[in-house]
Amino acid sequence: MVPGARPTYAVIAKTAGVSEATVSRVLNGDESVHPERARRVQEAVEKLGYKKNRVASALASGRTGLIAVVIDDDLSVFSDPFWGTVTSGVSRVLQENGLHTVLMVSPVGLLEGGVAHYLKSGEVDGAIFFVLHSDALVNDLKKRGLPLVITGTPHSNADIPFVDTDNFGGAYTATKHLMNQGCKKVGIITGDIGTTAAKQRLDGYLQAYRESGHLPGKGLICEGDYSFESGKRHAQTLLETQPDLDGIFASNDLMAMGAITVLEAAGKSVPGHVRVVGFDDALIAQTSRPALTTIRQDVVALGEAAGSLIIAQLNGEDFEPIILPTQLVIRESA
Amino acid sequence: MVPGARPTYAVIAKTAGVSEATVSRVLNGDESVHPERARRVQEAVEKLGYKKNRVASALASGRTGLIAVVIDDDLSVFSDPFWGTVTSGVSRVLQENGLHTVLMVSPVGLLEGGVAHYLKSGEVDGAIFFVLHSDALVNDLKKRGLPLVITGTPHSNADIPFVDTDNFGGAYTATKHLMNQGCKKVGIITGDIGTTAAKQRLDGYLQAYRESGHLPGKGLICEGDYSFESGKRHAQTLLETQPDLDGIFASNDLMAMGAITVLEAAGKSVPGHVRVVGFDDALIAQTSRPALTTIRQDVVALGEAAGSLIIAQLNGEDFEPIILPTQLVIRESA
DNA sequence: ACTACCCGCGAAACCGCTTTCACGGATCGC
DNA sequence: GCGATCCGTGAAAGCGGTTTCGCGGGTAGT
Repeated sequence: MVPGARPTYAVIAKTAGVSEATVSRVLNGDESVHPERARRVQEAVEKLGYKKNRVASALASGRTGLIAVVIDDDLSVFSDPFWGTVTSGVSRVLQENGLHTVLMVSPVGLLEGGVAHYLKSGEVDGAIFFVLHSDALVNDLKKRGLPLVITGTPHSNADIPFVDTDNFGGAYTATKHLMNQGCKKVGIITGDIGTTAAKQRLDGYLQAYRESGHLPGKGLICEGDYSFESGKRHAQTLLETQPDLDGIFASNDLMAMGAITVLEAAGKSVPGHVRVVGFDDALIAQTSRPALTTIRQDVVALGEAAGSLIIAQLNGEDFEPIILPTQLVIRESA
Repeated sequence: MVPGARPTYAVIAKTAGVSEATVSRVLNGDESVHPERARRVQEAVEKLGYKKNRVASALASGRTGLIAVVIDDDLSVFSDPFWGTVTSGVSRVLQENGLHTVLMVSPVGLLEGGVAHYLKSGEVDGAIFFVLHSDALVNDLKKRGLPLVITGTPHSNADIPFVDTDNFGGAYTATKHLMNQGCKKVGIITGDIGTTAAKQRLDGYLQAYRESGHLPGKGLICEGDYSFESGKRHAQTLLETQPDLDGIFASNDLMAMGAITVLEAAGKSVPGHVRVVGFDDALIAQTSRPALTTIRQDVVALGEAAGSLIIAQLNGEDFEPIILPTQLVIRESA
């Protein structure tokens, strides 16, 4: 908007017969201003339709009121309802604290990439990261003093504030459940193993296997990318290479649904021939047929936890990492 | 970040032996600067790790590089995968043009509400609106010169730039399809009738009914809110009040799935007893059983179209409203 | 009545960029 | 050789707030 298009403090000050500093004091709730002057300022604001310029305020105060929500992936991730849900959890907490969400969905890449440049530009007061493949940027930003939270356990630096779900426990429970139902050959379709969550889910699956007295063959472990298509693709691979396959643990519901789609198209009934368990408990899990047995995580709460940790840092308060529990939801597919 | 924590133009200028204006010219690509001076500036930037302060630049230039994406609803909307998908379309186009997305999910409310205040604060260069219940704020912002786009046909002001899907045509096709399959008593579960999209879908349904020679009873028209739960609730109502019900057109896939859940729980098979059609063609439509017959809209393209219209306005280019087609996707439920 | 202290308020500096306008040197034309 | 014009560059104003520091008036204590 062009200069003069909307009133500034100068105009309000002139109208109210005070200085600009007084206008600033009044509008920022400084109680030391004489009530009569304060009243005149408020009248002028009302009369002239004044709106504070947040950009100028940000420059002067060093605070923008913006928090970046960074998803280290490409935009296709939004086909997974997980992202909308977790983003809504984050947004709710930020909005309640008068903050706004800048959404960045892009490979985080190098320390000199687009996301890195943006986060160092002073336009956001903090950042919340999802799906991190490396702690490098996060470590760099932390050194620069930017408040931040990652969702998922840090790769290397335990100093990084984080929130997570009990990935290991959930995967372990899912695999145990399949084994308890008589499955002998349980495959896994993981997420991107570059992320700690995917690795922890793999570890939970391996631990359950270990406890059964043996380990899965290499061919039972497929690296997906959390997409429906990768679930389909890897289920196809498992069908073709593992004739005795009788169970699949997919690291999210979308891949589980992809797997079920391929299994049933191939004449393998679920759960008759192959039992399937997912992770998330998205709506798709309950409306599919067979309804999906899955590991439920509270995705809204995960987002809210992340939002709460960033707020605590902005307020200079203490905080602890938060790890949310998971629970097995038994439906038809296992 | 505190003053002195990171280098400014003053430091770069001193190191390079030029003025701050020259530093600004070089970093903003002004070719008139002598190459040798430009080289010295770039060296200083590299050596000192300079990052431009976007807040200061925004104040000086009047451009922040931020676009608000405003959803006139509460955060529970994100349980509908539509929102993640359309937001990803918008974000992709904005990111390609060097812009960032500020996500605001909140009832838009009055001209003096939180959303209104924010949008008038100068922190965003434009706004894209979803699910508008009133054009009042949009009209006010347009008068103030804020570039904006709404998704959905404007309530009253044809001057407002908008993108939309062919809601009327899609709903008409859905209802026609049900009737062509022999349905005599077709109910509709609408979205929030305060939005033009929901109203257009209702109108499409009514037009198909009109062409069949009669109109639906009042009891066949239920106002939902696009949520799974409201689909369940209204299907229950239709079952209880319309004994001859043999078809349902739900205005989105979530409500359709909700309806199917209730119908089957009540022993009414789909499509045996009651045929169901949805709208959107989300993944849930293809993975449910019965797989959902639905009206497909290209949600990513809708988001991209909105992004393109805001970019055109920012660049001072001409543009036309964009209305995307729909198509019937026949699966098992009808 | 005088001195010391307190407090509300205003002028102006500052935040860190962008952009304007003026200056001086170089170049070109007569 | 001189005058006119052009262009690269720097000083500083401006964008619109926040905050600091000093001033003057009022009050309290001796």
